[in-house]
Amino acid sequence: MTTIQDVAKLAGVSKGTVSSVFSKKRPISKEVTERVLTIAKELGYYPNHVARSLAIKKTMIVGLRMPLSKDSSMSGFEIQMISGVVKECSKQGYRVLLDSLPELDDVTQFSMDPVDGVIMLNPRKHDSRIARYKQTGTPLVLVGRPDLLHEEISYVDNNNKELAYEVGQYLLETGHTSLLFLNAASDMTVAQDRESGLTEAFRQKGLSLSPDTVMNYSRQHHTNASDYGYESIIHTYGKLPYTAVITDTDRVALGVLRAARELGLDIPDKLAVIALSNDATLAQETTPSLTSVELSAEVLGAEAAKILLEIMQDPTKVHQRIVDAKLVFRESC
Amino acid sequence: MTTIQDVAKLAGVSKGTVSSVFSKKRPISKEVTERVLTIAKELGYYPNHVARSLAIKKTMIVGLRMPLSKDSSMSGFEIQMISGVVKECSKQGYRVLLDSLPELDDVTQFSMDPVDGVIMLNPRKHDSRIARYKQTGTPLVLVGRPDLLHEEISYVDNNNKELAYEVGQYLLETGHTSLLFLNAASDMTVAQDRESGLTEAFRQKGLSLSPDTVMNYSRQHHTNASDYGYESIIHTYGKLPYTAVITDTDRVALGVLRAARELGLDIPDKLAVIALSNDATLAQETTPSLTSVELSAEVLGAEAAKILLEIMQDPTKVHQRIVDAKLVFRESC
DNA sequence: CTGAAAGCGCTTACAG
DNA sequence: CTGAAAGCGCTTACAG
Repeated sequence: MTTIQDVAKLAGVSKGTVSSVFSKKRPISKEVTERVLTIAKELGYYPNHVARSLAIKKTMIVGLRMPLSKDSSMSGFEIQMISGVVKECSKQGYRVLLDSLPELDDVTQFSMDPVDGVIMLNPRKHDSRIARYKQTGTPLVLVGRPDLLHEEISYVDNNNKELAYEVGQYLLETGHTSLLFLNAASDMTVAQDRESGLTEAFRQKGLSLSPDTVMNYSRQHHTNASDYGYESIIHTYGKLPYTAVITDTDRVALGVLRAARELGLDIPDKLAVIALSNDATLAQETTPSLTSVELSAEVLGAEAAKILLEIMQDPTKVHQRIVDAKLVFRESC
Repeated sequence: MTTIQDVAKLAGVSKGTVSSVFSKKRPISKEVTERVLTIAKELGYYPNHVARSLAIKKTMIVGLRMPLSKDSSMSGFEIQMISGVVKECSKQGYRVLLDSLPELDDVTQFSMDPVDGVIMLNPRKHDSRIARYKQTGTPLVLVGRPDLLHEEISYVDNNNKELAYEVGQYLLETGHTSLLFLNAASDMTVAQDRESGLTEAFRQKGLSLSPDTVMNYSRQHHTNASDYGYESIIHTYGKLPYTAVITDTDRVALGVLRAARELGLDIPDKLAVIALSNDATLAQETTPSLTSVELSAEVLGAEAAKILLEIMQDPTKVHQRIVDAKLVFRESC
């Protein structure tokens, strides 16, 4: 590998001069600049990023830590999140280091990563790494509802509760006093947030959300998201008096549409359908197109990145931002 | 930031000793080890990855370069690819640096990235970076058909031509001598590969693939993938005598299914449908479920990572591997 | 406009 | 088992 030293020697100048030619941090005469550049090209010299980082104590890299279960791939949400982070970072000249290495509790293994800041996905409660980042002064932004103990930590999250509330309110006002809610798996915080938002909407109308109209996705019972939607309708339609169904994702709604078609139910006349997220960005591609919440995991990621980059400028700042996902009305309701 | 020096001083040992305690590269007495670890913990010391990388000339990071168009997000394919790369790398203790910074033709800006090797997505022809990587001796693996000039470069790709050939052969043998091919955009190499594979299948049966039965996706003419499928059927059914349709992706097939439903065409009896890729992993969630090629972008990514990690061990190696995607038969044909 | 030298925080022969 | 010192390839005051 050719180094700055090699170039300096051949060009008959000092390392500092070569450095300046590349960094442009101090003016170098045109003549010398050209000579250095020519030699550099001849030698195939490119500045060493690592050495530079050590010297200036900056890497221009943002770390993105995410749990990667060994078998499962990334979810649509995670993926869009990443996309948002990457876009925003590259816009500001930063790169993204994907870090899904298994967590090592062995302190010996934890190193100060080559990053200027970190975005953490789905932090577990009492995650030991959060404390470590604080300790080392590494700027940190969480995506998702943070541990309650860390009030002083920056994070972004969706307004899940409010969204469910809004959807509930809309349906109630348009006369759908009885509905079916195909929620996410019960152990997800987002499922809880949504149920409580929906419950609130009912309460405000002097009604109550019947527990047997709220289902939860379960890996054991459903082969895939679409089937979850399909089966749920097939098994309950006629038995429960709902006129609208709220689904966890667009995929679930795909199954609901299928069941409706099979049962000859016109959508939205006989059955209104609203998806609480649009993971696979199918909402526009179904027939009829789907009213859905555009969760914009991507916006969430971009927002997290923006906040992180701000914090990196001024580490005393703490930003806690709720990203308003928006309900987009389409043909299904 | 506390450094190895701080720890050494307080523990009353040399930097080398502290280093050894953490790296375990040479034996340190139990007593000293404990003392150092205690001090390190007290001080919140974690080894600096950048400094370490400079010293050992390794970063344990793999670079993943991909073109990121400014507005568009990552495609399903890219995403699955990334997922595959990340999984394989983390399995072997490597991290992944996502690099979607705009390409700078300015040599001044190109730096030796903090990576031990690079995976490059969708390399353009005559990509100047390929030459640079060669020049600097950075191990490189391409995903996608490489520039013909670089025969000595490692890469992975799908057997796109063969897949199309297989699909064509299957349809011809089951009596579908006339079909509609909703191919990808014409400027993509994959579109060319597929068309040539399909053409070959026809030729072998003594038939020829009529040009007007091959369509290409176009951003200008189609609002989205599903519509591309829908419109194409609506506009051509009855005019062209096809009994089967081959689509670029599962999304396109979604539109085809919709059109078929509208036209009252039974699938697969009146119309067989096969998707050449399953980007959004919808194939199982449609009705009827979709016969599709499981492109396994994820396998492609994992394979690329494996090869890269091998090459990094022995830079003289060159691996060129074709990942066989497989045709999965479901209800739509 | 340019050079000499110290420094960034580690690792690693070499010596003991 | 441990230390002193050189080295990894840059950057950056300081001096001129």
